Amino acid sequence: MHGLILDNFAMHISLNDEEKERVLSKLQYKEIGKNTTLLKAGKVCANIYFVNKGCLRIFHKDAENAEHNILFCPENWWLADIVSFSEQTPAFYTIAALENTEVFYFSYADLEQLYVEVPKLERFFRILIQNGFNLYQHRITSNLSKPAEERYELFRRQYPGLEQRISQKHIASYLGITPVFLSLIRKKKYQKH
Amino acid sequence: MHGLILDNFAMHISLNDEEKERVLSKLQYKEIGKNTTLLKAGKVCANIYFVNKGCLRIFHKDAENAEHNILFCPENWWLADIVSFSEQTPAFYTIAALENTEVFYFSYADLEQLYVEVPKLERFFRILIQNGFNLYQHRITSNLSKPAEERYELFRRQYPGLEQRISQKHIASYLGITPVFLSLIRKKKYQKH
DNA sequence: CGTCTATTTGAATGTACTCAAAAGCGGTGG
DNA sequence: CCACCGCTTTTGAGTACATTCAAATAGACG
Repeated sequence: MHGLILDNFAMHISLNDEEKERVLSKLQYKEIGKNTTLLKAGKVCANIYFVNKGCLRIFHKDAENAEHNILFCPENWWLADIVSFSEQTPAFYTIAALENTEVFYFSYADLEQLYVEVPKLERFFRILIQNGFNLYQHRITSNLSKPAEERYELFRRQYPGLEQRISQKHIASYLGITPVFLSLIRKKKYQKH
Repeated sequence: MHGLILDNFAMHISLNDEEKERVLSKLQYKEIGKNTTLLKAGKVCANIYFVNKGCLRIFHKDAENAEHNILFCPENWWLADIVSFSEQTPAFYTIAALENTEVFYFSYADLEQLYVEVPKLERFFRILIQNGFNLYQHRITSNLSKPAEERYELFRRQYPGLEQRISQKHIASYLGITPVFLSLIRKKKYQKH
């Protein structure tokens, strides 16, 4: 049941049985149907989620009502509108499901209490944010320096197998190009082989 | 002498006199001449810096030797190659001075010791990274959704006064456009008024 | 099977780039 | 103090990358 998430904690910190117990006691579970919204921009992000199965996306809806995917979160990803969650203020981003998805999550209050009971978690989540910071920094770097075609390749390498699971329009939005143009890139690519 | 940096700490945590004493005892000072490199990609980022005066930039040099500025750091900014610093591994980014610059800094070992002596600092730097994460997230969002002209406006609002201090080629690099194109944008802008 | 949405294709357009030349500006040395 | 050098910015012409709009095709789902 909790295999994936315990392995995930183990990547950065080691918890003894008692600590595992405490952590799991606060853990909640939820299923989100495909295309359902988990967090809507403007609401406070009440929980921090771990994806056990399926795939979520974080996106921004701009003034023209266009959606821009800033992150895909398949199995093993943690996600929240970080600022909204940690400051309990209205969210800027929306979170929705691309597939039927299972998540585990902590509420804000429970996580605060866990930080006291299991201080190692502070370290865990600090590393998590640091990794996210790093991911975004590299993403900005490649957005600045690389054409769409290479960014598409990068996406394929960073999310192995995900391309088969989600629609091209979402990938295009993530890359910052139109679905039409992504279609052209792919056509060009496959004609070469 | 230490006014700016103490105020900066005070934005997120409150330190008593003894804690201030401990923190300041580890603080080092350095001046970096204009166009001098402070950290070179490939070297380990030994310190985390606070800009007291002047302006630094973090950039990436790509395969074609082109430079891409990912962040400007004028007065009051903290900076490091975060991953390189916190894991003591070779840096991906380079840090250099755009003006004659004064920095305060902590070495890795000193900061680790300070975390033990003044645990509040863990919180301070966690918030700092979180703010950085947030900044980058919004930057990606606007890169995806906004044309160069609007990104330029955003830059001007986010770094008030900085435009007058650094060259257009660096701003262009930050925005992900060529200096030539930035020149056109500005021309168009000022013709309207 | 029919409806709705996603993808492909094509044509016309716009955004941003390269290359090249000229003008501006800043620092250095005579 | 000014003349010169190197670097940055501007300007213009031609080009490439990416978009919009529209229509046709393909896929997904009840």
